[in-house]
Amino acid sequence: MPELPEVETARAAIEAAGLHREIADVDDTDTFECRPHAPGDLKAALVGRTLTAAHRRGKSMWCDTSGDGPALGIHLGMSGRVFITDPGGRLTIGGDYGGPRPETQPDRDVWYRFSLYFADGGSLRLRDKRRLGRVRLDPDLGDLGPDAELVGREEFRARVGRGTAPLKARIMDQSVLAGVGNLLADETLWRAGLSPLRPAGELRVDELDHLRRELRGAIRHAVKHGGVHTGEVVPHRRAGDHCPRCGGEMVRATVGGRTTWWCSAEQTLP
DNA sequence: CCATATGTTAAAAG
DNA sequence: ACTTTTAACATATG
Repeated sequence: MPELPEVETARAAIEAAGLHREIADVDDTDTFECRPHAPGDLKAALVGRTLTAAHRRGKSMWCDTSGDGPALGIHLGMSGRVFITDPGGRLTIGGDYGGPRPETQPDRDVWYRFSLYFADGGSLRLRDKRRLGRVRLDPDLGDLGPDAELVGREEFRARVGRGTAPLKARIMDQSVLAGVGNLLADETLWRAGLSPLRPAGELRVDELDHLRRELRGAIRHAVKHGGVHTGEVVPHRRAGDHCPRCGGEMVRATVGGRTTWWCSAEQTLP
C-alpha cells in the first residue's frame, strides 16, 4: 500500500507518538527485513537510545537517534505499516491508516518483522505481510530524486521532461522523483489528462507544469483523506469500468512494468 | 492451481 | 557509458 502519502502518515505517527521514549529492547531477527545487517546489529546500536526526529523523502523514512547514534531507516515496501502502542500496550496511533479494503483476516504475530520495545512498556512495530520492506542503520538515500511534493517547477521540468521512457515510468523512477508509486501515478496522469505512454521527453513545458500541479494536488488529497486509494480514478481501475469524468472506457496495459489503467477518451496520444 | 498485488533492484538488453 | 526493460525477491489473497 505505501506510497508517499501513506509513508507521510506513518512518519507523522512516529513524530507524534514515537519520539523521546527510551528503547529497552529491539527485535531485529528478521534477516530479510533487516538486510544486510546481522541479527543483533540494530539492537546493539539502538538499545538505550531514543528516537529524536522522524524524516521522510519520497517513500523512505529515517529517524535520528539520541547520543549521536545512527539513523534508523524504515522503508514500508509493498505492505508495511507502523504500529505504536502506549505504556499500557494500547494502540495509540498508526496501523490502519490506509488500504483499499478493511482487514478481514485475524492479525498474526509473524507479520511483525521489526520491533522497538520502549522502557515505558510501549512499542513501535513494523508489520509487513509481504516482507518486502526494510529496516537499516544509516540508510543511503543518495540515489533518490527530490521529494515529489516539494520539487520546484524548474527542476521538475528538467528531470521529468526528458528521455524516451513512457511518462508513467519516468515519474515512478525514484531517482527522478521520490514518492510516486503505481496508484499515485495513474491518479496523477488521469487528473492531468496525459497518456501514460507519452515519451517523457516529448512533453511540452505547459504540459509538464500542469502535470506537476496535478501531482501535488493528488498527493495533498491522498494525505488529507487517508491514502492513495481515496483518489478519484483509483476505484475505477477495473475491467469494464468507466472514467468518472467523461464515462469513457478504462483501458489496461503494462507500462513501466506495472499494471496501468487510464481513460481511453481523455488520456490519448497526440 | 492461477493471477494479481500500493516497491526495489540487480541483471540483461538496447 | 547511459537508459530502459525484465525478472526476482517473499508472501498474501481472491
